[in-house]
Amino acid sequence: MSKSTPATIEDVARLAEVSIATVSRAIHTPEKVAKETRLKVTQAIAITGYTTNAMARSLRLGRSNMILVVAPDIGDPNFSNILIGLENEARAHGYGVLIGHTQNDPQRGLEYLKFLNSNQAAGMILFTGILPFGHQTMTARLPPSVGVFEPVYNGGIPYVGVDDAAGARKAIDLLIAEGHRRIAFIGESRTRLGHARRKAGYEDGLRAARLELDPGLIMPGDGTIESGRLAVEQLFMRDTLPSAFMCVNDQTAIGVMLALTARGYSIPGDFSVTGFDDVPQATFMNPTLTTIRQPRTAIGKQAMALLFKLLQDEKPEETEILLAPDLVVRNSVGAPKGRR
Amino acid sequence: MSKSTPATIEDVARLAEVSIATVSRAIHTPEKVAKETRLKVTQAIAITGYTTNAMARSLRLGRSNMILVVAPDIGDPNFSNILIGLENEARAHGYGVLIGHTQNDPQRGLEYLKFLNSNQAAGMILFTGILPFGHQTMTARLPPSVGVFEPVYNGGIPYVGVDDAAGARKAIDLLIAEGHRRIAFIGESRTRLGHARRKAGYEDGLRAARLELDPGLIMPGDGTIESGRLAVEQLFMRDTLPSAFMCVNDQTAIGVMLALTARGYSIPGDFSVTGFDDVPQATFMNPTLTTIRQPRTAIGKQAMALLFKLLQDEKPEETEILLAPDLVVRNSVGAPKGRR
DNA sequence: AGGATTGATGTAAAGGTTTACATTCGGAGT
DNA sequence: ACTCCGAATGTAAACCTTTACATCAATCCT
Repeated sequence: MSKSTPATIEDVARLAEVSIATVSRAIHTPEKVAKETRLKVTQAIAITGYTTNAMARSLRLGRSNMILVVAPDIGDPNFSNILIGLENEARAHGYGVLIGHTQNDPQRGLEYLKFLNSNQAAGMILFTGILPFGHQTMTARLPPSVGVFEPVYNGGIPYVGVDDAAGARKAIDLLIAEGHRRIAFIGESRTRLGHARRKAGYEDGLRAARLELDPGLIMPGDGTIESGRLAVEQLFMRDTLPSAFMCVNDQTAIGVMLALTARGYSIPGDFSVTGFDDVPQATFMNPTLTTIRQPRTAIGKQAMALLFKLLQDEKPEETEILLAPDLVVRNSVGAPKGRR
Repeated sequence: MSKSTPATIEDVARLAEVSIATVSRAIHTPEKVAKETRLKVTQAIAITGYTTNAMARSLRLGRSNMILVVAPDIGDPNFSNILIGLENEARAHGYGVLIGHTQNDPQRGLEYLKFLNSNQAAGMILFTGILPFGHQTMTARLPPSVGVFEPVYNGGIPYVGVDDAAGARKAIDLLIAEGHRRIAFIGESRTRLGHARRKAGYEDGLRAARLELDPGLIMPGDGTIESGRLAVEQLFMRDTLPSAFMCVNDQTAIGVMLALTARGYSIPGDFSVTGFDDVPQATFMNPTLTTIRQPRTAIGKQAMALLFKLLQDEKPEETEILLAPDLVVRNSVGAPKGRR
């Protein structure tokens, strides 16, 4: 049991007095090898401490048993729970998960493209709305891939995520039910498809209630705390204010709440606020944030399950799996001021 | 430029009308190949879109150009910034970084051990205070490794992190300077070495000021928000209260602040609170949290630099690199109540 | 009893690289 | 003119697996 060099299949074969082919078979197709031989091999493996060299295995097989999860920002509060769902499902299939962090840097994306090209990963989960490989994206040979959390723009990659429009609809319906008539939408985005869908849900809700759709109440934003803050400042520079802020995500909502509190307003006394995602922080705000919960681990689980379907060459019936979002009522929503 | 199969070195060789050895040399030791040959090869590479198969390369070389970063919880707010430091430095050396997420599950740790054993990573960064390989930890053949953020218990692994004792000392000194005499320490831990050092800094500070060290003011905790909350509840059940809460980390401090606010107390009017780490959330609390800043990207950078020293067989002079922490004064600390 | 079938095992190739060693060739030194 | 040297390139082995094919012995069928 020398520690200097890992035991190879040959060491095991020698010790068990069989050929390397038999060892390999004993591991992968045990029913094809005689019971006593199998036993000898098992013992030899235990003694040598052999573990198969995944590198050689993958080289031979032309595919590995790792799945690459590519994320632009692993600090995203949504990421870790989705990842857990991904990992658990991958594990159930005997696969491992590795995380690639791109920081939105195409150079970095390219490194992972290389990683994929040399078969170091059998498949890919994309945590980003855009293929992160810069201009090489067009010509890239990609392994089976599934987008998650954010629909992927380029290249018909199937997607698993929450039903953004339905979730947004739940938020807007709540605000309308509370009596709000002027409701701002904070965080409009042209580039993020998921956020666009949330805005569509907002508009649908207004239309369904026959409320005016005031473009002056729609503020752009990139989903950061800072963008939420900024939107509030800009709205206050205008003459007409909303009574409620429906935010494209929780981060934005946090920014909005901070800005409102900083100006001395009370929530939900003066203004109501809703978020989207239900990040852990939503519980720790003051007041706690009413928001839409993403079924994060479920998303991860289903995305990985879909990826394995793709790996087995099954063309998936649907290209998009949308999971139902839940409304989480906390303390940031109340009746509008005049209506008290 | 068929997309079906990645180009191999042989494709390049054929196109450039040289042998595969020459291609390999043109890539790795260009000075050993004639200028015109080099040109032909470069062009052939461009035409075929060849990228070297890292799998085969690593198999041959017995080492890869990937570094594995093992973390029990990638949701830790400290993680992402340290990771950025790690990644940038790795990149400067031509290495890539992969993240392994163990969820504190030894089974999962074992998967990464396999990964390491088959040379899929040249080195390892540990984001955890303990080797995550369960009982196999003892016999594990490990590649060069460096601990980060939390000193590693088992097996003399070098460590790069903040100077916990010095940081804690800055916090306690601030509280004492403000006039506090009864200062609780929230989050005592026997198992987490870094946290133990923070407590040591707390004790040193008290001693230096010739203040009584009341064991009743030291509360255990595991560094979670919940543990901070709990500690406050327990302290309130006793008769004597502190005027300030020095918390082992920001998460704990957040829990403490939530519990105090829930009971209707004002911070820092009724009680002062300090944290440790300076996580992003510290800015968004109400009041904003006075804390000790970890130089996170610097830690990552230095840890990776140290790892590369190890990879080059240089025995590192020191086994522990401690970086200086900074006190970040915000609004959660004031004079004690009686002293107003 | 003889041929066919089955089950267990072994042999060897293949996967894409790197590199020690061998080969070739031109030119310098005598 | 011959030897020797160095530069440039080629040949082939090695890294560790998996697996198609070959081999062999034992069992079955008629």
